[in-house]
Amino acid sequence: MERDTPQRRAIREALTRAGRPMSPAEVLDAGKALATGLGIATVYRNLKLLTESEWLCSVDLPGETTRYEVSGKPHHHHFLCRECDRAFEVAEHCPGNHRFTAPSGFRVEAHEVVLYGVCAACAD
Amino acid sequence: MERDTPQRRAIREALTRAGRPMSPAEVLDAGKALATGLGIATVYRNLKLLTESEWLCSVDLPGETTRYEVSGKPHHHHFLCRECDRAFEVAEHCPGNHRFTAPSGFRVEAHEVVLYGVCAACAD
DNA sequence: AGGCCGTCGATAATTTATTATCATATCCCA
DNA sequence: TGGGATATGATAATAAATTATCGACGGCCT
Repeated sequence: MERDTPQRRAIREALTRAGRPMSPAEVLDAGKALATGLGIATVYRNLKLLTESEWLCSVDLPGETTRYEVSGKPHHHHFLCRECDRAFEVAEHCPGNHRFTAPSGFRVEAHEVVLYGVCAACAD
Repeated sequence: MERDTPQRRAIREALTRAGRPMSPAEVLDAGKALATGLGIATVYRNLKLLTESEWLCSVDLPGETTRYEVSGKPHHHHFLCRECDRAFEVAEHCPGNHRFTAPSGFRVEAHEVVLYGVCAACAD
């Protein structure tokens, strides 16, 4: 049975407040402000639990460590800032799978779009 | 100075023949048929050299190890088969960076599109 | 309030990808 | 063709992310 602990609350709060996909290290940093003494093992444990219970979902970006974001958002993609290395959600107008053509005989079932650039905070 | 060795030839030949991005392990497998005794260290060494000399370029896909493909191809994206885990090139009609909208203040400088599904060989 | 058992933090261990080491082999110019 | 610099293969070492371990703590049911 799952208990309600300050650490678990802090991790969920950090992810909710950020509103963007966070790496375990980012969750640790943000979570420490909400639960002093928070450890990285606890972060990993809870990210795993929260993902298994589908409260979180994992976000893989090319060449980056896995991030986690709160589940239930509508279809969207991600933006990675090359300055601060933070990921953001972009609710872009998406043409859908059928608009992406692949060679004949290939069946396209999903797609990912990743945008790269400079985020608002880093752009001066 | 760079020498011409059977191993290096085999690695280039394997990548050229495949015509798709290959992982170091894939290059090793394919290269062994062209140069018996080929070792993984040699594969890594040459992938690095060939990338530095821009004969190859690296391809990162979410959650996957880095692949390498022959340089010089026109703008394109990639398809990853969830059955055989092989990556393919897709010369898709691409709307360009300006068509991907990001939040105000964000500057989009590049993008990646990754398609997922089942390749022709795996689709029966 | 008592106590069970889930949870915590520190850290060791593991996993996977990649690079370094080193003795041996070989390419290529003189 | 001689020889030295470069390349190779086996394997050890490294790097980075994640998971396991373990003694102590503390939520929560009774």
